[in-house]
Amino acid sequence: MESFINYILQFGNLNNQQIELIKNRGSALELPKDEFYWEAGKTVRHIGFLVEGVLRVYFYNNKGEEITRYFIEENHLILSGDTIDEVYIPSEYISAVTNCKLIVFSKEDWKEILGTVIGWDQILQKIVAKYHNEKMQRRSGLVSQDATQRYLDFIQQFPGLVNRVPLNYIASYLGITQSSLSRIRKNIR
Amino acid sequence: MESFINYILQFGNLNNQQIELIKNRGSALELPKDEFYWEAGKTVRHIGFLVEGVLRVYFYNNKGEEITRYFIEENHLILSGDTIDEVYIPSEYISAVTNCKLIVFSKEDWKEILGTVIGWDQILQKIVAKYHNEKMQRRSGLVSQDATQRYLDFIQQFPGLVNRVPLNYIASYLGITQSSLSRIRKNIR
DNA sequence: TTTCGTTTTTGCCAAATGGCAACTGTTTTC
DNA sequence: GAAAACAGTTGCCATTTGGCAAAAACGAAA
Repeated sequence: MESFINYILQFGNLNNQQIELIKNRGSALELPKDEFYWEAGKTVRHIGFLVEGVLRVYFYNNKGEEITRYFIEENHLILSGDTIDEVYIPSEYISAVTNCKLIVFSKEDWKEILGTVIGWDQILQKIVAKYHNEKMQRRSGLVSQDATQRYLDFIQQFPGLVNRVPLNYIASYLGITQSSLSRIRKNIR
Repeated sequence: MESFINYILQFGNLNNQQIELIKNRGSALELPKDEFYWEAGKTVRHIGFLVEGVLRVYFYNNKGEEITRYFIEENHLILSGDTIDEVYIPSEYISAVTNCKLIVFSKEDWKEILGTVIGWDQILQKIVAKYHNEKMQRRSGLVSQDATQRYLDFIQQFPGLVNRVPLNYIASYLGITQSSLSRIRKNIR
């Protein structure tokens, strides 16, 4: 829980009372490897913060292939398309690449925090803006370079992931096949 | 100006008084073809809404090539990384693909609207969430498909752009060379 | 240690894309 | 209307990546 508070404090100030309120609302959740955090089409009823482990956001393209949109590392909020509305139905899947530990808030509690903690929505807005921009930048980089460079960028951007995430997931994130990625790694050595 | 109000009303309700306030703050801006709306590294002091024309958001990769991150069509807000802070310094360029007409708000006026119009920030948050998700989805699609399919998707997603945007811009958006795109178009015919 | 299942590497060849330069066609300018 | 500038197409060939299947490496469980 400390890690969540520290995360939030990077984006704005809170007093002790506010921190207590937030602490009281969050509850721990363990998500074993390969289990879903979200499934496309199924209503999401909570907001989560990843404390430990790696999550993977993915969807299926029109050929039925599983495409990894991005990874979520520890100490990051899991942002839904809409953090306000009670009902959010994602069009993508999120599942655990490794065993994960999360802190989750029900939508009701989250709304209460929103209504009680002044400035909370601005903190959120900052977080959303920051991560969306980061994701966009990374994605843009993926399109404008050859596969080797994309992989090099990946290990630089996510040094903590390379050894924890199976090759086929990384390959689908980079937009290449697993065998191509394997060959690329061979050449790099 | 009507188009901006209509755009906003899609995301939330406003009363006449609020609408008037907003109308009074916005001012028209004409941006001729090829001129910058933003330049990387230069402070941005206003928020803009594109009424007519096409804008292009791009950056330079490490080989010095110009990469188009996305296009902005008419009737869309131009979202900066942070719509609140006074000072925003973009890391990318935005320039006019065609002659453009915009409505712009100074950061000060924008902040005033934010402080006066209740629910304005929620409207904004919805807009931001919607477009960021759209952009992410499009970008993800670009990585997971071959070039022909990417181009077909592009003309489906942006039917209004194909004939107004030079080929090399589209090619760089799709992550291929201009000659490849030209060949792809030949095959499609 | 052995076995089983999963992940990663590799070989072979086909297909897609890049790089470069020349050519064609279109618009702009004088 | 000729010249110049720009945008788009094409040819040629090298390089990259994909597809498929088999082999190798690795890890977990018996």
